[in-house]
Amino acid sequence: MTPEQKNNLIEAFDAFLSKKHLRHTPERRAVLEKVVEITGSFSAADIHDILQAENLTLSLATIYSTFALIEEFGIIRRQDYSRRKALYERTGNSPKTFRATNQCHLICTSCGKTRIVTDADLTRYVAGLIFPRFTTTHTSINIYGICPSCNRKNKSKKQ
Amino acid sequence: MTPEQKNNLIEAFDAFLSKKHLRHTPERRAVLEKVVEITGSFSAADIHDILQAENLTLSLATIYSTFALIEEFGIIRRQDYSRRKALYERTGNSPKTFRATNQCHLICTSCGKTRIVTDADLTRYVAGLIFPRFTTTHTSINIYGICPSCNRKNKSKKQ
DNA sequence: ATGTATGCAAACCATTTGCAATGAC
DNA sequence: GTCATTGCAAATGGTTTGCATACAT
Repeated sequence: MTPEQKNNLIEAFDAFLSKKHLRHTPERRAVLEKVVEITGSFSAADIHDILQAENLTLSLATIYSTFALIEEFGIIRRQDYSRRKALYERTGNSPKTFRATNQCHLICTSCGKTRIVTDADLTRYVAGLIFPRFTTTHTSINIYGICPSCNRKNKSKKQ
Repeated sequence: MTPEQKNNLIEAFDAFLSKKHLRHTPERRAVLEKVVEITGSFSAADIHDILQAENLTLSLATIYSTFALIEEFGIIRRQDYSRRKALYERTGNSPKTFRATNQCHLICTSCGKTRIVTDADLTRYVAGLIFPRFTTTHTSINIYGICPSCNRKNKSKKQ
């Protein structure tokens, strides 16, 4: 994301808060900034740790409520593909591209790590699927298996 | 599933237990039968309730451990597409078709209900995807939105 | 001054685990 | 008789909730 896109997002989020008569707090600003900077998927704990490393400790409750706000704003989406914890991911660089993204995930069943990949054909195909009387909001394609790192570990174990 | 397929499965599971020197208990048999009869996805609580309605009360711990066994046997798969509870679904009518199935799910974000649908082209395409050094075991395509029933409810609310 | 946002601690709840009793072999 | 399996109850752990305090407006 370019610095300009980042600034636009921060301004747009400010406007979003104002429009909804919600307060502009340092906590909300801090979470938004980290969410905008991060690459790939992230959990509440991830953002908590990142902020803590900068000596800014927010409660997890605040982080969750801010995530909900940012999701409503329209640039992240909560993904529940592991029962253990919820992961969030950015769905575009502006609220306007929210609906356009249909992420595809590689999920390692050994270590739990996920990687977001894109396959234009697949995304287009899935976005085009229509089911009678079912109103699609978004899709998530999940590919489970063993990641390169765990594959290596398993190989060295066997030797 | 035909009665014949059902019997074949029960026999095959018996053989699976014997081969692994595991015990043939009434609990395991009961869970397997219900899992084989059920249509669509199911939770541990679902099977618990079904058995209880027949005056056979198993502990949830036993149901979970039997699910794990049946998953290893190869005819169900645990799906974690809701953070609240795990759903299992049959992946074929015999252990041999286990790998062939790559389910596609319609998930209602309003009521949580899921429906399994299949799209041959999509299944084939996704099964053909290859990622370097990532060993794919299975895939899950999830389509989120509002189901017909919830759509109707929303509509009548607005009137 | 007002009332929303935060942080703490407790609650939540499906699933897992430890352990004593049961029962398949 | 052995030892795997069951069932109970307690533990788990990410997320949510209730409430007192802090602070944006």
